[in-house]
Amino acid sequence: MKLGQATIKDIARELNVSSSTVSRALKDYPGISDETKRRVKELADKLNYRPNAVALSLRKSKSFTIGVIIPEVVHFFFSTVISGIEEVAFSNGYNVILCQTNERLDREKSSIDTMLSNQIDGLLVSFSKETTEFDHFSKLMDLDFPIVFFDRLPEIPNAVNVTVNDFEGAYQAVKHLLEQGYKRIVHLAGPSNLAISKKRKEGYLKALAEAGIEADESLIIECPGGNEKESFDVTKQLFENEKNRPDAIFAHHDIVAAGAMMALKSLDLRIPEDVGLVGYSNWQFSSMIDPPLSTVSQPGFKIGETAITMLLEMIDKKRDYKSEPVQVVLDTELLVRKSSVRI
Amino acid sequence: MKLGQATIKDIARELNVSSSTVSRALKDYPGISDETKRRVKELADKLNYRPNAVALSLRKSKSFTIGVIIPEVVHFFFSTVISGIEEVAFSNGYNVILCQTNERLDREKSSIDTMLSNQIDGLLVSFSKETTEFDHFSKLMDLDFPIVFFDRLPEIPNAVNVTVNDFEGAYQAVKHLLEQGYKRIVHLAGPSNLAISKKRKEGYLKALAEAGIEADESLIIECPGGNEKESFDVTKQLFENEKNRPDAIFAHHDIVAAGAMMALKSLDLRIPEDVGLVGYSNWQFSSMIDPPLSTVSQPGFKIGETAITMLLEMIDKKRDYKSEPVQVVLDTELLVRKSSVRI
DNA sequence: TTTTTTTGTGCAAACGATTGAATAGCTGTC
DNA sequence: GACAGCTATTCAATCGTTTGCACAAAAAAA
Repeated sequence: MKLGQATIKDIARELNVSSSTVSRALKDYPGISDETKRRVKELADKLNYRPNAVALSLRKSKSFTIGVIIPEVVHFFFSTVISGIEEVAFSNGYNVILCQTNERLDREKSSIDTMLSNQIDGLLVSFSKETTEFDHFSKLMDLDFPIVFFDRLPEIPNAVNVTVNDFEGAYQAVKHLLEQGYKRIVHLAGPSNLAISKKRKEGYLKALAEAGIEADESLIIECPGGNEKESFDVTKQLFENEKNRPDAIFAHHDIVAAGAMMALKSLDLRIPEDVGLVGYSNWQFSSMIDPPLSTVSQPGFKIGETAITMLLEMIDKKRDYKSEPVQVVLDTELLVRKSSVRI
Repeated sequence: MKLGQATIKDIARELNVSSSTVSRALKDYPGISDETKRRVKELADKLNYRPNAVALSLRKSKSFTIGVIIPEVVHFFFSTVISGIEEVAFSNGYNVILCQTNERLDREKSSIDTMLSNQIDGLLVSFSKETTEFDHFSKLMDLDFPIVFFDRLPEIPNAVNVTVNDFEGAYQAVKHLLEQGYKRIVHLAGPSNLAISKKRKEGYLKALAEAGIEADESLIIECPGGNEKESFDVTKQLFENEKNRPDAIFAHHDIVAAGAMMALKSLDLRIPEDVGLVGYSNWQFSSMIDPPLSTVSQPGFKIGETAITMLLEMIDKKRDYKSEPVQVVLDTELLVRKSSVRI
C-alpha cells in the first residue's frame, strides 16, 4: 500500500522527539510529560495516524487474525456459522480470513499453509468430505497451535470441538414420524465417511428399535452428493412401486428432502397424507416450500459463536483445553411443520 | 504464534552462513554456489520452512490480502459472490479477509479501518443500506487506493464497479408477465435509497409504459425490510379485497416473493392461474417451492470473479482504471418457471 | 554544596525477510 | 609480484513498532 499512511516515525520527526517517545505517548505510558503526550496525540489525530497492524504482528508474533476453513460458503448452514464467528471475532478485535475448500483435501491443505504463513493465531475448521486422515491438523495441535473443529469431527483424540447433537436430533425426528403413525420410514443418508451421517443414522435406528420396528437396510440409502437431483431420482425409484411402498422419509438435510418432495409430487403422492417428510438443518427455504418442511434446526450462529469463543480462550490461554479437552454439543430443535403432521 | 516455526535465521545459524545467503539460496539468486543452495534447500525442507508472510508484508508494503465488505454472508446472492471472489483470489495467491456490516454504517467504517491497518492491498465493497454518503470511500480513492464496488453503486464519479443490469432484468420480468396476460401488476419494491431498487422499479415502469398501461402508484409498495413476514402482510392486505384485485406481482427479490406466495395461498388464490408471480435473484430455494418461482437470476459467482479480477489488475497496475474508469454490467437471465405461466 | 531521587527522553535491539554495497579469497594476466 | 576480475559470501539498512536500559537534567534531600 502506498496510501502515504503516517507512521510513528513521521510524528517523531515532525515533533523532534524519538519514536519511542511517540509510541509511549500514544499509549499513555507513565513517564511521558503531559505536554508531550498532548502534542503527540494532537499530531497523530491530525495525520490520521493508524498503527500498522503488520508491524505489530511481526513484533508481537500475534496477528489478531484467525483462519476459518469451511467446505462451502453457499451452504446456508455454514454461512450462519460464519456470521456467528464474524460477530464475536470482530467485537474482540480479531480479523477473520476465510478459505473454502470446495470439499477438496488439497485445497484444505494449501489453505492451511497460506494461513499459517500469514501467522494466524488460531484456526476454526470444518474439514472437507475428502478428508479422511488428519495429520495436517494433529501435527499443528502437537505444537500447541489452537484449533477448534466444528460441525464435522476429526478422528483426533482430545480435539476441541463444537457440534450439534445429531444423534438426538435424528432420533427426535424419526420418533415424531412414528408418533404420527408412519411405519415404513426411509432414511436418505449422508456420506458415510462423515461422523454426522453416522450419528443421524444411529438416531434413526434407535427410534425404530425403540418402537419395536426392525430396520430394513433397503430403506437406508446413501445420498453422498447431497443435491436435489440425486434424491429426486432415488425417491422416485423407491416410491414408484405401489407394493410395499414406504410411507415416510427422514432426509439427511433439507436439500435432499426438497428433492424427495418434488419426486413425491411428481408421483402424485400427497404430503403429509400419503408420505411424511422430515429434513435436517432448517435451510432458509424450508418454511417457504409447500407443504412447509418439518426439519431439525441446527443453531448455526450459536455454533460459530461458541467455536470462536473457545478458540479465543485457547489463544489467550485463559483455559487449559489441553488438560481438559472440551467437546461442546449443542441442542438441535425439531421444527414440526406441515410435511409430517397427519393426525 | 509460538509454533516454533523455522526462520531464515535458524537455517543460517545451523549452516553457519548469513541470512542473506539463505534468502538468496532459497530464491535461486545467481552468485550462490550450487553446493550452498543444495544444503540450504535441504535444511529448509527438513525444517519445513515457510516464509513469514507478515515479515514479507512489512518489508514489501504489500500483504497479498484483499478486504471484502458485504452486508450479510447469509444472503445467498452474497455468498455466491464471495465464492467467486475466493476462487480467483486463492488462485492468484491472495487472501481474503471478510467483514460483514449487517447493513450498518458504523460497522462499515470500522471494518475498513481495521482492514486498512492490516495493510490490505485493495477493497471489494458492497456497502450497507445505511450508507448514503461516501466520503470514507472517496478519500481512499483519492489516495489511489484500489477499490471495486459490486452490486451496489456509490455516488462517486468514476468509481470502478460491477453490477448486473437490474433495469433490463426487471423490464424482462414484467414484460413476461404482461405477455402472459396479466394486467394489474404489483411491484413489491426494495429500499428506495439503493440504486438497484430504483433500477428495478424503472424497468417495471418501462415495461408497463411500453404496453400502454398507466402505472398505478398504489400498486408500487416499498418493502424495505425484505423479509417474508413483511411481504406476507403487505400482500395479504393488497389482495384481500376482491374488487379491483391485482393479478400479478413482481417482487424485488425472492424472499419477498416467497412471503407474497404464502399470503396468496392463505387467501386461496391460485398461482399462476389467479395471480402471476416473479421474483428476483434466483435464491437456492426458488426452484424448490411450489409452484416453482419464476425469477431473474443474477450471476453472483461471475460478479465476484469479475470484481476481483479488476481489483487485482488495479493493484498490479496492469490497467489504468483512473484514466479509463470501468463500469461492468453483467446480464441477468429471466428464469421462467411455473409461478408466472398461464398460457 | 554534594548526593540522591525523580522525571522525561533517547538508544538500540528485536520481530523475519530482502537487497544494494562491501569484502574476502581466488585465478589469471602482464 | 602487483593488480584486475571474478565468485561466493557477508554487512548493514530497511519496513513500523515496542521495550529494557541508559542517561541527562531537574528537583529534592542531605
